Formats: sequence, structure tokens, C-alpha cells
Amino acid sequence: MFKKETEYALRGMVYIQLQNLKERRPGVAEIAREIEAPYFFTAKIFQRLAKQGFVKSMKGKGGGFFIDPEKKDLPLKELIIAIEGEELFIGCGFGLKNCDENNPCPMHHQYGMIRDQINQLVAGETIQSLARNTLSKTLAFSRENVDER
Amino acid sequence: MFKKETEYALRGMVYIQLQNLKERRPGVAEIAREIEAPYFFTAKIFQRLAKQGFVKSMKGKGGGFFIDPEKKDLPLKELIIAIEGEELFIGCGFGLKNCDENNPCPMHHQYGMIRDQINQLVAGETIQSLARNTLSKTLAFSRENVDER
DNA sequence: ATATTAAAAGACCTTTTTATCTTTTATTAT
DNA sequence: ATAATAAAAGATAAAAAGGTCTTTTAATAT
Repeated sequence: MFKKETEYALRGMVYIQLQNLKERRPGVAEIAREIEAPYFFTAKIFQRLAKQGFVKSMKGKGGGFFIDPEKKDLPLKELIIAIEGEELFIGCGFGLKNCDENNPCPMHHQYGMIRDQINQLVAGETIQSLARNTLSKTLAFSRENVDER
Repeated sequence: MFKKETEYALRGMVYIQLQNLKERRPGVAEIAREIEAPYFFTAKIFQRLAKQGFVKSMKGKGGGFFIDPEKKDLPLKELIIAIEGEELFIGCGFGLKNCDENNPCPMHHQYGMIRDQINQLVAGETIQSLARNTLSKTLAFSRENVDER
């Protein structure tokens, strides 16, 4: 569905957000290790995202990445479009350039529903909301490790 | 969503089926022209699909491609998997290798619904059913051209 | 028979995606 | 000040996707 670059970016952004909530600023080495992505590729991706303002960074000792609090509720869609373009969100399943209601491809209706659902997902979720999902899942999971006697 | 190769294959297969219904066997040149795909790339794609049995072909004068009547109700999924693999139908939206109910990615639930819908579409439709869609649309469209006085 | 037609085979090329590495610049703890 | 740390920049390279071309094989109409 998404490109590798997008997957790494999403995983990394959620990881950064989770660490930021603990008052930490992870560096590339930590991010790459935790999200299981190649170090240099991860570096390049976040360098680009920093330049585009999706993430902030600090150089030097104690430096690392953090998410601008003003941007933490930005829909995933904006981030994904910045990385891989909007083809997935507007394109035709058959690859036709002029597929619409008046000139529909053979899957027009069925594919339209899927595309709508994809749009709904990425427009509705944010890095913040995904981090919260993880947090509540982790909490639920760690509860199983609680000694309940 | 799909790879270019898959898009061309789907468009071409539906075109072949539509022509077969008119007792015609289109050649590569005609198919490529009609589906607006590069000639040699189209040739390669259908050569491969012929080898895999998704389509039959005849060489020489009057030759061309046609769909084995026994295969015309084969789900699109089989065709698509043969071309680009099954990643789209089983993979995690975050790109995690071990994403499941017990170890879900932050989008697990939401993405699962989309993946299910994709699977439903490609498992339910066939080249035959898509050709029928086109036919009924074309009919509806050409009706507008009918002089109704 | 043979000329013509059309697919099969496979070598080759280009672009995009994915990944790696080196050098430079900025920051901070000491 | 300076040593250590970490991101920025940018060159390079490997792999996959997308596309092109030439030669060979098979079929058929004449």
C-alpha cells in the first residue's frame, strides 16, 4: 500500500512522539534501531521531514528529534502526501487518467469505496492519535504482566 | 495501489474479454493501442500471462489473444497475485512483519478494514464480471445517443 | 512452397526506489 | 577553548520497476 519510505516515516514519527511524551528526544540511531529501519535511510527521511517542518531537530550532544506541538494533530494525509504524493488518494484503480462518474472504469464504484475509506483513515488519524493507540494497547498488554494477587 | 504492470494486465484482460464476446481475437498492437499502454511492455506482460495460463494465444495470421472460457470466472485476486504477489492482500499498513491482534501496529484495526475490503473486491470480481460492468455502462451511455423522438 | 503475419524469447536500457557512506556544520558538556 | 556528540548535506550505489528492441518460432492465406 504505502512506500517503504512512508512506512519508516510513520513508524518513526509515532516513535518520536511516544518518546517526546516521556520528555525524551531520540536520535537517528535510536529511532532506526527501534523501528527496524536502515540507519542511513532513516537519517535521510527525517532530515527531509525536518526540512519540511513535520519534525524539529537539535544538533549536538543531547540533540535529537521532536515533534512541534503545533503539528502533532496534523492529519497523516499531509505527511504521506509530502512523502509519496497524492496518487493513492485520488487515483483510479485501473490506472485511467480520466476515470470519473461519466467515464467510469470497470471497477469505478467498488474501488471508489476503498479509496474513500483510505482517505477517511488518513484524514482522521494523526501522529498523536496513533501514539495514543499504541499507549492504550501497551497499557492493556502490560496489565497482563501485573501480578494481580 | 496496484503496480503499472497489474493495471495494464487488468485493462488488457478486460479488453480481450470484450473483444472475445464479439468473436474477435485482438493482437498486442490493438490491445496496447486501446488500453493506452506501451506496445513492448504490453507484449511482455501478455506473453507472461499466456505462459501462466491466464490467457491463450494463437500465432500467425489471424492470431491474437483470447481468454480460456474455463478461466473467465477466475477471481481477479489470482491474476493480481500472479503479477505482483500477495503483499497488498496480507501486509500491515505500517510495514510490520509480525502485526496481528496480539501485537498490533497503531493502525491495525483501521487498516484491517481497508485490507478486508480490498480482498473482498478482488475475490468477488472476475474479468468476466468487469467486462459485463463495462458492457452495461457502455449500453447506458450509448442509450443517451439514441434519438428518442 | 512461400510470403506474411503475429506471438515468444530474451537481451538490453532507463527511471525510481531503496540504501549506504563520507564530509561538514551545529550544539553542548566539560 | 575543546572534545564529544549528533544532525545536515550530498555523493554514490544496489535493487526493483518500468520500458524498448531484435531475433526466433509458429501459423496461415495465397
